[in-house]
Amino acid sequence: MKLEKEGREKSSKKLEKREKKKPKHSPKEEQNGEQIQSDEHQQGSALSRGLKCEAGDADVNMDIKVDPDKRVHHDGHEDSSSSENNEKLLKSQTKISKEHQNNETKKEQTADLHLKQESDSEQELSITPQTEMKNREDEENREKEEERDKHQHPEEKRKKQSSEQDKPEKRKKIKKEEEKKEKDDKKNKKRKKIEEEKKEKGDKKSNNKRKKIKEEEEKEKDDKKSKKRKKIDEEDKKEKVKKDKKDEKKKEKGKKDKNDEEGKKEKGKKEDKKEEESDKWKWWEEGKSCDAVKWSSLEHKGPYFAPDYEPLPANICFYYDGQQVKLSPLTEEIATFYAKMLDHEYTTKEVFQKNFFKDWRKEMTKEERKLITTLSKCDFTHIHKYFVEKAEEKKNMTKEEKQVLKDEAARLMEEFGYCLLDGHREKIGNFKLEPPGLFRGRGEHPKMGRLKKRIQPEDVAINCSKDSKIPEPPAGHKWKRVQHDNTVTWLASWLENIQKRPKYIMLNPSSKLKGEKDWQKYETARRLKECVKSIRKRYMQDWKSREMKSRQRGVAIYFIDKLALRAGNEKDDESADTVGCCSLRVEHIRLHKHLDGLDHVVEFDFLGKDSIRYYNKVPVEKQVFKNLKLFIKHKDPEDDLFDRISTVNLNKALTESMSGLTAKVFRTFNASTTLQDQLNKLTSDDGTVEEKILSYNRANRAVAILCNHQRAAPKTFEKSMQLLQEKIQKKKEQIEEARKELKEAKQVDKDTPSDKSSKLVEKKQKAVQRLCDQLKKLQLQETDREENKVIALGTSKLNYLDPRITVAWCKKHQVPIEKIFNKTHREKFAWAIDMTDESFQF
DNA sequence: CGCGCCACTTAGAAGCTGTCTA
DNA sequence: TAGACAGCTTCTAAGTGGCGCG
Repeated sequence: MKLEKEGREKSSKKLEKREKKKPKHSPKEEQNGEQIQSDEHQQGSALSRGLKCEAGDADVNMDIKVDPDKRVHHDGHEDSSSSENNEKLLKSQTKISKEHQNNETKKEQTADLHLKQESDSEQELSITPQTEMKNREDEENREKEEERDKHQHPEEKRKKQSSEQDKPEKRKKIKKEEEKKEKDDKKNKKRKKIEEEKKEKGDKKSNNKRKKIKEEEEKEKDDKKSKKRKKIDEEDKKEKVKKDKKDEKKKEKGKKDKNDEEGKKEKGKKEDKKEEESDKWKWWEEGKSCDAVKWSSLEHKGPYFAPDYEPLPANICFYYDGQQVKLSPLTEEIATFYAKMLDHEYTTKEVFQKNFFKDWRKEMTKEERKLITTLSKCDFTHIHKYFVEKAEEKKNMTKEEKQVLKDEAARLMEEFGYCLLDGHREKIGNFKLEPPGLFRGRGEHPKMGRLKKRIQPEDVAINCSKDSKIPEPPAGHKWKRVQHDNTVTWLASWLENIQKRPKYIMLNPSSKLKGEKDWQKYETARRLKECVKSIRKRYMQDWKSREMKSRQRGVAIYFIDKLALRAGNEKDDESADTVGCCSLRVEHIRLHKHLDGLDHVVEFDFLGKDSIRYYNKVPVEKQVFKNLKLFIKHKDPEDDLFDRISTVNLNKALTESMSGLTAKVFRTFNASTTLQDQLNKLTSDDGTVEEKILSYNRANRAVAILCNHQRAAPKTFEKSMQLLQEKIQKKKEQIEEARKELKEAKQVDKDTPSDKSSKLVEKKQKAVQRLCDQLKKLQLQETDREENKVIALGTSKLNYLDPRITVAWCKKHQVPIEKIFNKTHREKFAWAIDMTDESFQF
């Protein structure tokens, strides 16, 4: 009763916000709602690519979209290949749900206890079951731990070692002590900061903190620095020598014959690789550096500015109302942005047109503004045609011309693409500033079509070390500011004019700075693996809490854990209406007591990040179902489902359960766990490399489905699929033929046995075998491609799957790593490739 | 506590390129 | 030998989450 009342008295602030949102959003929300609903009726509520999906795509989507626990098909229709696949998925993923269920019984027992203790503070409650669990798990985990320790991040190791030396009973105390210490440290730091800030009023606040840290660091590192400088000099020399060597090699290569080249290319590549490897900085072999200080020296050339606008040739004109109009350069430039996009769907959207026209008019001269008042009277087609022709020309360039462009790009890369960080040459991720253009938001973005202005040096802040060569701004210009903040990783930043968000120039994922962080991320996920049981137990207890907030949090964490939903931060109205877990609204779920033979099914339907539609039907525990019913009681469709919680307090609760734990860790954890489980399950030792790769892709796909990573079906999908099928048919016919020939040869051999005839039989047999192998390969390719139609494997591979799982798998099953990781992957995951042996388990 | 700012990660689309095939 | 296409790279939007402040 009390809960219901609470439910009705929804926290006013969130509601107020929504109320404010309502008028602005209502037309759009209605639109979305309508579309989704009609989709459902017509297509059996297919998972479509947001609202972009065409009706024809729906079937396939339906088959692929499966609930990670017990994936339900929306209309019972499935094709054989994917159903088989889904079964496999299902099996693997029931593991998670089994754990949930196991806990369910335990939960019942502990729930009573929980309620009895309700008068106690929430904190204490949370600690008791947790430590209990820990005790039980300790024994089991210890062995695993030892094994895993080999692979651990030094930082993590350190943390662990300190906590592990103690007996479980003492943990609580020590934990508290640690917390105290941490708090004290923080307090002290804060005090110092405040004092310093008072001293140096003129300076910016954050800079003080950073300066302080830097100064301390610098003192410590004085010795190191001088060494480093020497090192840098040495390395520079080395680099030069190596570059020269490489150039020579390239020249040599060029001289040789084609055939010769083919053979030597491989060798050359290998040599290059070796060289690069020895070149590369194995930062992971060094100890972990300080968390707050990201570098001690940083030098770079600054960003590369977009080339100036080249006015259109005199014969290419813009027409207004049938009249030829010569535009001023800026107006013309903006017109070309629109003209270039003319055959894109964007330009048909009203919002896009409106935003574009408004911003365009702002930049026009007075006369232009007076003349050009209606977009529909503007004729960009001549300009459009010009660019199409230009693109065609570019395509038809000779090899030499193309080479010139390539060389130029390489030169740019060489000049601007690298920085010197702590004496090591590191690749920059995005050294080119974003050129001006029209903003292309994702989904129904209210700002689509707005003008993204050209970035001027005066907009750009530079970050580098004090004693480094400070990058030169373009002639006649100044930087917005130059700072020397070594607590951040960016080299340059500017404020983008549409959303007013900062943008940065940062390092490439292959760099130490990014790599170390990545490694740490996976270590955190592995730590979660250790305590996920107790966390699950805890949130299950929360489902029965007397406090609405705890119940909501319990259910939310359950969704995040089970469905790998994103946290769902609050968003402003000035972006597309997308949600994550905490921002789910009542309208995004539907409750079915029974559905397709299952009990307590929750139907999710919402737009997530990048306006990608999440559609899923999930059977949930009875208690969750009851809670959801409670949460939606007396609420409007556009009210928040979880009105009592936010990502901030959800994450706070998670961090209390495990240091460093936030909602997003669950995605990494669940993704990597799924991959590991699936690989263990799907890989057979006696398969061919191709079959193993298919298994890997299947495992990868299971993860992509879990994380809802989608892509638009390739435009030429149907066609290329048909082609492949024809090929398979042909191969089958060839096999038939070869078999006939084999039979004949056998007959001949039988009738008139001879050396020659028996050899012929052997030969024919081999031919049949070869063709069969080829057929198998093609068929594997077919399945793989079909299953990948709307699923994007790349995102999970790059961001969620601990690369060490893959490396270990490759080593164990003798699959060359190049078959799974392309060059970019190998560069990004160099640390994992180098350090992992085949015994690694996530 | 809630807000705004900031820094960093994650994401799909677009663009590009090298390879295969007719 | 062009042209189709798949896979890779580049681009930049859109998330997450920490921190400081009032």
